[in-house]
Amino acid sequence: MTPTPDSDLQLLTQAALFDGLTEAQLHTIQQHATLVRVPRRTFFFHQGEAATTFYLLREGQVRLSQINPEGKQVIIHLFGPGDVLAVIVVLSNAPYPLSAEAITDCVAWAWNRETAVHLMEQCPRLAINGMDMVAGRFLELQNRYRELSTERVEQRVARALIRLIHQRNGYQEQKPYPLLSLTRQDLAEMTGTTLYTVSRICSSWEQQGLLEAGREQLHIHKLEELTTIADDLRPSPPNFPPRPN
Amino acid sequence: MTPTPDSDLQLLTQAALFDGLTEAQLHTIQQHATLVRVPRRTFFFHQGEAATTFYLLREGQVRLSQINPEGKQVIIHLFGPGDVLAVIVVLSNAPYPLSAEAITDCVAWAWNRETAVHLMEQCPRLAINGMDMVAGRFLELQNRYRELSTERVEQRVARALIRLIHQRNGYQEQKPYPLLSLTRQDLAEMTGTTLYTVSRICSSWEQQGLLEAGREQLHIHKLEELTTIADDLRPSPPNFPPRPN
DNA sequence: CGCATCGTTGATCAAGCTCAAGCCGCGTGG
DNA sequence: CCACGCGGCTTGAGCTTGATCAACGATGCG
Repeated sequence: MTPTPDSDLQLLTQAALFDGLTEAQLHTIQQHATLVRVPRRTFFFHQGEAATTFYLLREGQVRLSQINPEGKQVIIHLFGPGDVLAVIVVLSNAPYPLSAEAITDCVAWAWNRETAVHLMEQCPRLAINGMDMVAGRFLELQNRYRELSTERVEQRVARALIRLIHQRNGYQEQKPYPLLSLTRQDLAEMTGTTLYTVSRICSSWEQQGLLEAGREQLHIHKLEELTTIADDLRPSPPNFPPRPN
Repeated sequence: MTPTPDSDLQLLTQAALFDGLTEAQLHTIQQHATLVRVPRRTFFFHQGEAATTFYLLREGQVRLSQINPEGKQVIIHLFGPGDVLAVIVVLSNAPYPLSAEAITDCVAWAWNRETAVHLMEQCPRLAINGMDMVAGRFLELQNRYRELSTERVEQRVARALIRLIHQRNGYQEQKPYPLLSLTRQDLAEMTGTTLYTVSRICSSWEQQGLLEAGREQLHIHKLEELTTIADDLRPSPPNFPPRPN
C-alpha cells in the first residue's frame, strides 16, 4: 500500500460514487485512501474473513463468488473499473459473505471500515451514492434470480453474454464484441448451469455463425440474435404458431 | 391517508430504520409521515409504476413479487412489521421493479421521494440505517440465488420454511410453529419450482410427521429435521457413505 | 347451493446433469 | 526445441429430477 499520488485525484473525482461531492470532501476522502495492487488469480478477500476494507476498482476485472458447503461455486457478479467492492458489508461488521478474486491484474483504492462509516456520517451524499450503487446491483440480482427461476438455460446464457458486453465494453466497441478472460466454467457459474451445457450451447451458436468461440474468449457477431434468443418464449413442440395473443 | 397521531411516535422510534436518531430528527420524520391502510389482496404499488413513495410496515404481511413477460411470478421477499418497503428504488427515480401486495390487511407509514431524499441528506444516520437494511435483504437474496443454483427443490423448500419461521414469528412462539396465509403456490414462487412439486413435498413431510399441512397453512413440528434436510448433500444413489471428508 | 380457490395425485416426458473419454493449445522445463 | 502436462474445451450416452398435463377432492365464502 502506497499513499495516493496527487495525479490520482482526477480519477477519483470521476467515480460515480463521488458524484456531487465538494472539492474539500473529495480531498478528505482521498487522504484516507490507499492504493492497492492485486495480481491476477489472487484475492481481494475471502468469504468468511472479517470485512475490514472496501474498494473502488480502478483497473482490472474482479470475480465475486460464493461457494457452498458442497464446494460448488456461484458467481454473483463480475466487476470492472469504477465499480465498488464490498460497500454493503463494510457497514455492518459482519464477515465477507463471498470472495473477490482478480481475474486480471487489478489496481484499486481502499478504505477501511471506520473511515468509511466516518466519511459517510460527514457527507450524507456519499452514503446516498453508495446506496444508489447498491440499488443497481440489487436490481440486477433480482432480475437474475427471476431468470434463474423462470427461464431455460439457453436464454440465461444469452442474457449473461448481453449483460457482460454492456457492462464491460460500455457499448462503444466495434463488432465483433469481444469477451476476454471468460471461461465456459465462469459462464456456467453465472447462469446456474454446468460447464458442459454451456459448451454445447456455445458450439451450437458458433455453428449458426452467431459468435466465434475460443479458449477463454468469445467474439459476438450477432448481438441482436442473442437478444431474440433471450426473449424467445417457447415452452412447446417445435414449429409452434408464434403465439396467438 | 390521515396525519399520524402522536401516539404513533412511540412505535416509530422503535423501528430499526430510525436507530440512533435524535428526538428532534424523529419528530421531523414523523411530521412528514402519513399513515396508510392497505386491505388484503390490494397493492401498495405495481411493477412499472413510478416510484414515488416508500413505506415502513407497521402491521400485516406483504408479498414482493416480480412478474416476467410470460406471466410467471417470482416472489422476491415477504415482509412483516418493521420492514421497509421500496427504500432502494425511491432514491433513483426509476419505476418500481416489482409489485407489493398485501396478503393480510396492512397498516404502514409512508413518505414520498422528495422528503425521503431530503431527510437522508439532513441525517446521514438515516441513510446509513437504510443501507444496512438493504444490505440484509441483499445478503438474503444472494443466498437464495446460490441455493437456486446449486440445491435441489426439496432443500430449497425446507430452507424457505425455516426462513419464514425465523422472520415471521421471531422465534419465540411455541411448537408447532405456525405459518399462516401461505399457499403452496407462494412457496413454489419463493423457491423456483411448481405448485405440484411443493404439494408432493409437503404431503411426504406430513406422512413423516414432520409437519401438519392445511389450506393456506403449515404447522411445523420438527424444525430440526427440516434443517437436516436443507443441509443434506446427497448427489448419489441411496445408501451412500455419509461423505469421507 | 354453487362457485372459486386451493390442494392432491398419477402418468408422462424432456431439459439438462452426470460421467466418461478424448482433443487442443499453451507454457514450462528438460 | 521438443515433449510433457495442465487447464480449458468438446462431445456422446445414459439417466434423474422435476415440469407438465389432467382429473379430481376439499374447503370456504357469498
